[in-house]
Amino acid sequence: MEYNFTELEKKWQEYWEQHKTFKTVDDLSNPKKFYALDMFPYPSGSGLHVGHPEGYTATDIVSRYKRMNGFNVLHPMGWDAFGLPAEQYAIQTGTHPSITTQENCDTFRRQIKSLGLSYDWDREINTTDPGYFKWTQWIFIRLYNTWFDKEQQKGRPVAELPIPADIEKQGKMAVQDFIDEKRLAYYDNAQVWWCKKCQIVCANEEVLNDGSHEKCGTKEVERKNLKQWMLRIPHYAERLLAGLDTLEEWPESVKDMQRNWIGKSKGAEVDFNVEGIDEPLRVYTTRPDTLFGATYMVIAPEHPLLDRIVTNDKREEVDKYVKAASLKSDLDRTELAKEKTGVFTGRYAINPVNGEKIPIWVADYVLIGYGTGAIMAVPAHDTRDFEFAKTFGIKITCILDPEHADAEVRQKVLEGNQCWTDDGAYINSAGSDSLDINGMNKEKGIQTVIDWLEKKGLGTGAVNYKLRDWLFSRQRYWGEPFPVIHWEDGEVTLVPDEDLPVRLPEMEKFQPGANGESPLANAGDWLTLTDANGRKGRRETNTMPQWAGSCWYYLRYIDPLNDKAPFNAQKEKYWMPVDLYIGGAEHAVLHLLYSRFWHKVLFDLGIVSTDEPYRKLYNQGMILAFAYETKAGSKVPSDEVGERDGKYYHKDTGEELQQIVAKMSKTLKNVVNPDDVTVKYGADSLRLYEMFMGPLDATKPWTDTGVKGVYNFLCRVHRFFADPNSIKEGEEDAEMLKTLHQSIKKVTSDIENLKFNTAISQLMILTNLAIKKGRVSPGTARIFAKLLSPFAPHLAEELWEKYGAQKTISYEAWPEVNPAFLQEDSFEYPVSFNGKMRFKIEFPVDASREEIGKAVLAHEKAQKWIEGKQVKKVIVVPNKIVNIVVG
RNA sequence: GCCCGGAUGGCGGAAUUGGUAGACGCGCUGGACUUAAAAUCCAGUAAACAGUAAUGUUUGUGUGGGUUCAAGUCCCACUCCGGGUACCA
Repeated sequence: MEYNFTELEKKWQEYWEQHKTFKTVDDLSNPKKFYALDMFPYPSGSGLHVGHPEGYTATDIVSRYKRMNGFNVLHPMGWDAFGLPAEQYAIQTGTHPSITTQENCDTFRRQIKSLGLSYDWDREINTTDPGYFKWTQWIFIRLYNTWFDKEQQKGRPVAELPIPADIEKQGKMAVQDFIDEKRLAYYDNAQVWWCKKCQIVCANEEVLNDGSHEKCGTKEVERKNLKQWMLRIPHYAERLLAGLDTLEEWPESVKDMQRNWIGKSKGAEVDFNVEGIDEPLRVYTTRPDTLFGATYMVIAPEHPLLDRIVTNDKREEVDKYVKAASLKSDLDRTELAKEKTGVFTGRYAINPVNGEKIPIWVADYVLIGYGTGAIMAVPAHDTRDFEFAKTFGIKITCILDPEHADAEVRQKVLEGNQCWTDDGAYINSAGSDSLDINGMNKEKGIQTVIDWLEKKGLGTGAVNYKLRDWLFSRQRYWGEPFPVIHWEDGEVTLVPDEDLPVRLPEMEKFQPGANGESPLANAGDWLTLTDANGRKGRRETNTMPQWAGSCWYYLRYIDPLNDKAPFNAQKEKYWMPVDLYIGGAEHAVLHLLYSRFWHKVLFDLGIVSTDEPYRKLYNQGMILAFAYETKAGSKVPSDEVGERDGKYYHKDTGEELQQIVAKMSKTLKNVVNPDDVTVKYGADSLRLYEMFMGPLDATKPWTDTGVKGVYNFLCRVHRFFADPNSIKEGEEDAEMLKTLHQSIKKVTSDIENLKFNTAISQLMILTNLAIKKGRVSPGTARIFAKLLSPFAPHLAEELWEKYGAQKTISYEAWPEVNPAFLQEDSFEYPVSFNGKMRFKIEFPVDASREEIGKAVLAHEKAQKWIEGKQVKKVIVVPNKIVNIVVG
């Protein structure tokens, strides 16, 4: 009797499909619910990768386990199907993106179904479906119509926005402008990244550090000014930060990354008077305590006051510098970070704490987009300022004595020859005007100076965030259209809810429009419209970025076919929050931050019932593959590599190669296709192997022999547990009962903790013992089948059927541990001398410490270690260890 | 530079949270079955030394220190690898 996985898996997949085994019923009366969510994939043309099934199998195991524990489980799958590749393909071939998308989704669905994942396919969603993006547009309208009330720290409808009397007085336009400035979504000129190759605007975060576009890899990325939709996510910075503290079941690393991304800093804004100009220059600093060490100021080249600050004799030089800076991207600026550049403006400011005259420079190491776009420079205590001052020979005044640093360093710092950013005691920090922080430490100094500034009206405590407004539009065809109309008189209106969705026009050519316009700019009929009064309007031609659809998809699964609302409120209240969310760490910041932001807005508007969408988050690790390289470090494609005696060599040259671990890639020819694995070993083996490789969150290399190992295990399981000759009535012995119940205990807790690798090893131990015993009782076999079922569901169903069941194992009660079988009456104590284990002696579990100590010392084996020495101490830890200290 | 995470046999990885290091799997070695091979089954497998052998001794969780009766686990310093971020004042 062979383990014919092909037939067996087909049989059960058909059974599940026919019986709708995993259809989720909205039984809102069951208090036990579990929402297990996978990060839905972008259905690319290359099909499923072995990385996909890793997370999917993990949530599937938990889903199956929860069902068997009486939970009402929501476990859905869908497609994040808007995106560039389909559009690029359309530009090249003329094939409509919807056709490509459809085909890719079909491939993905087929592949995913072949893995035996227990999704409720009736809830499948697709972000490109008008029935779906109708509600994405609907949410956009909500964002547009919401403002953030700082006092209440809450988003509220713009209808509730109080309009100041002086604005009201200025008329309707002023009121409109005032409201527009408060909306969470707004339309404005924005300097954006423009990828020449993709002909697309990219968000800041899509441009990598090396200046390349993350999607296409070219470095042809430049700045461009375009009218763009932006979302005011920084308004929610504080809420997004505070929310992180409530997410106890998120990895700390992800929370840290989000905190860093939001980048909150506390400090002060300080006004510096400028000689000969009536307007003060305001700076933001996190170190107001170092004001006494400020020996110059720097303003960004784009600073609005620059023009007035520059003196005539310096104008030419400054203009030249500003122009050069404007041609540089932010990236060039940072790339040249090693060498700081800048020009003296010719004018001086007055340091408010000591009245000193300090020069104002313009330099591009100060960014217009952060803080006030101007800084006070304290070269003695800020590394960037130090470098700049050194380069241009500006005065460096040490005001913080590094008391506890070593003498040499301290001396250099005091002389202004080294920068010191840590704590110390202030020196030279007393002004004529009642401010004296000499001798204080950093923390106290900062507070004292802020208090003084506020009292004097020279500045205030201030908070800044790195988080910027979210550029929310793309010049693309294959994305959600904005429900927006621009009228010829300049008014912007949103399409009313009842007219949603705004569909994409049918088009034949998908080339971008001129000057960075979306292809939609060429969509004749669709583009223009006329209102009842004959006013002409033009639809928004930008589309939403790919993030949009994934910001709220978890909500749509709750009620995917609803055409009256994005979802039913009762159902939302029942299913939310998501109990387990598994996906790649690459989404640690952007997707998860964006979707938390949307969720919080929806929460503030009363549309969803929870403040945070995802209760437990887990990142699966990446699956890598072995690759080979020469001593010189050049990579060799896997098909050119031979193996001999555990060593690797180049088939052609014979050169010995080193095995390394690398990402799967076409060039290295080490890509593993899940379909091939399924054909060769079956879906259960693929699932099992991916879970057995190592901890779920670790990055680990794929090995074919590893798959074979778990395949062999399943063969053994099948050979033994599917054979009626090995399942016979009769008592189990104590060893079997103990292992069985240990297995129930371990598999249960391991699933709860997502430690699938050790759960599987326990199933192997149990199987090995059963085979050794030669027979098990039907009861034991049934428990085994249940324990196996979340991991290898096809085989488990098959066994279950063989054991006489009429229906699926999926809803059978999960086995319970009987602690009686785990209890031992004796424990074999490891006995160590001076911490080294020497031998073992068995004692009853309830033996007293004294008893054990005495017996051990009297034991013949102990004599060898005691002989000629003095017993100094006897440590007995009940049911753990005995340690005897001799000397 | 800064913030996280990691380092355990030939390999992937276990280790009840301070208590027998190396579970389970791969690989390898030997044996059984076979005309033979594959498959399967059984046994062995951290290293070094001693012994015909059972066995014994020593060393051993990236490096160096420390705490402790006892450290893979805790503390300090460092090395290397991976991820994030980077003129954010």
